[in-house]
Amino acid sequence: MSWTDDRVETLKKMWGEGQSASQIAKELGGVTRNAVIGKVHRLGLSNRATSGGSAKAEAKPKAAAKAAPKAKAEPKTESAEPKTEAAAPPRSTLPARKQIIPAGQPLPPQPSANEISPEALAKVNEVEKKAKKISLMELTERTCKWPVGDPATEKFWFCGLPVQQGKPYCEAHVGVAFQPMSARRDRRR
DNA sequence: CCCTGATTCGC
DNA sequence: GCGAATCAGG
Repeated sequence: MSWTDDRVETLKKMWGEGQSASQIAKELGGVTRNAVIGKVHRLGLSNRATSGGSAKAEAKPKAAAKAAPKAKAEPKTESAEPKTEAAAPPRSTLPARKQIIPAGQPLPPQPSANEISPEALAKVNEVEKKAKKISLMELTERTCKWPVGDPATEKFWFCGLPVQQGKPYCEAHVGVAFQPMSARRDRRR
């Protein structure tokens, strides 16, 4: 893949929007985030809204001089994002009697938990199929802490999929936990 | 461990 | 110019 004018445009646009290099790379396809970052620098675009991960304008006096003699290739297998449409409201209800989620992360005031976008629910439903189904003890900072099932039962587990960085849940569950302000249409009451 | 961008340097 | 390897940090 080469940096066609078109691709560069997308790059500029996304970078400007604060998208991460990896996201941009994924979008463009055929390139790694390193490629994106490298291009960004060459283009002169550099710092921007330092969002998300990090941004160090720090100058590293010492860094390399070891251009790897390793002939290691990265199998960048492009994976499309399957948009699965399913429907079946999962009842991941956590009894109020006990607080099981180890709160280590901010649990924002969950709005109306009753009005969740069908899409989000569908996504969750889908995700729960491939969930790791881990136990409480297996929870780590990087595992989705979304509870599934009844804690009083043995059919209870935590999603366990990789969390969305900075969030307590995986992407799908973040979707239902943190409803976008935009999706809050009232349901006529 | 996941992620982020920054830098170097062989190609 | 390109980008993998590597670094540095959250």
